Amino acid sequence: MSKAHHRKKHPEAVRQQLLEVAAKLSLEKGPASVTLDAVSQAAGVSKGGLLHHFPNKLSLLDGLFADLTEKLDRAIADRMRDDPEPKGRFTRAYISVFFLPEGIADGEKWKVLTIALISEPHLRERWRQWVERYLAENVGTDSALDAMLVRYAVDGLWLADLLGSPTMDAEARAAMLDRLLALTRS
Amino acid sequence: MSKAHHRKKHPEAVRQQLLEVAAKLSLEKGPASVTLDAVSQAAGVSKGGLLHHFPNKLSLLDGLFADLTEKLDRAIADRMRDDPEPKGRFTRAYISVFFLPEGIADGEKWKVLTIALISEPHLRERWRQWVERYLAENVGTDSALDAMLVRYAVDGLWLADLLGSPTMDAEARAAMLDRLLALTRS
DNA sequence: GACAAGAAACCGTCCAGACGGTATGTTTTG
DNA sequence: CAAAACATACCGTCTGGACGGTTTCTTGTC
Repeated sequence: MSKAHHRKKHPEAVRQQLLEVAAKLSLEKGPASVTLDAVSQAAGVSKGGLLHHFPNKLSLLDGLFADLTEKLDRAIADRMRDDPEPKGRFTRAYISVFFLPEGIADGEKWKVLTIALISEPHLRERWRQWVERYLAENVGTDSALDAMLVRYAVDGLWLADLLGSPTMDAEARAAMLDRLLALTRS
Repeated sequence: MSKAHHRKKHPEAVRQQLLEVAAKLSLEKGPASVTLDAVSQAAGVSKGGLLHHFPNKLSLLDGLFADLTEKLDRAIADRMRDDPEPKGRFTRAYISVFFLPEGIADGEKWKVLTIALISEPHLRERWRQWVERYLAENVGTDSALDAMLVRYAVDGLWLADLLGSPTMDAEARAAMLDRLLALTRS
């Protein structure tokens, strides 16, 4: 009988740990490596323990999705609150969160969302709804053609970074940032 | 004993069929559903037959990657040949191939490339090299800030389409196309 | 504050099916 | 007939998940 059985119980911490491990695994070794065995072991919990928090694998992925989008919502809301100019406000927050390396704590983890999103057809619908909500909330201030273009470009940058495509140097990134921000006001 | 064993042999056709089925499966049911059993069965070939053409699973994915990028190369080369203006030529070909629905035959299949790319860490390196080569070949004509921005935006559009995010209507798409093309000349 | 008692948080084992791959046959083609 | 193009049978491993047990936490009662 292992010691783990007798340790102090911190259900919330364990749950969080499981999600973080799942994210890390997916990012580093591909989504196929996210197995119940691998996740539970890397999190220092038995498989039974994992299945206690998430009754099946899908609910683990759902939990990951919910966890990430929740933090994402907060990060975007923070940026929008500090932006006095209405026009393009959401788009600038979008840039700030996704393009800047320090835009969000542990940016690496967000890549996982994309990976999981693309791999799991089931999660695509959730993502669609998430995007739709933001678009609807900010129609008027952020529905200009150039605003859309900027957000798509940020997505593209994001994807390039995710795939490890040759990235820009710091100077080019700074210039790109200026250009993107300028386009949100045009 | 099945009929398939006795049919006329068209190795090249079977090979192509296997690749197409693998692509279709990955797109429709996620990359996890691309198994040797599923692919061979859907292609009307036994697993042994599949393994004759592709000695292991990785080589099947490699074959898919090679097949897709090859067609991609041709499509881009075609577009570039018909474009008289040097500046931004590659970027316009890029737009034409990836943004226009009729840009490439069976555009659906290209989504698979992205999915496989993201799912299989092994293929990311190949993709990196592919991108790097094109960037190096077209440095000078397509390395302007706005050209990069346009290509990233196209990638973003591509990703949105892949994820099934709410898409633009025909009118907005046309306006977006004009804007993108204009930016390649600025 | 003691204490029973149920709920919550785990653990370890087992299993059926799926998966990638091998080994060996059979048929067709050149 | 040799080699290519298939098919069939089978194996070891991994995976998701079910299950029953054990320990800790919480809550109500006195």
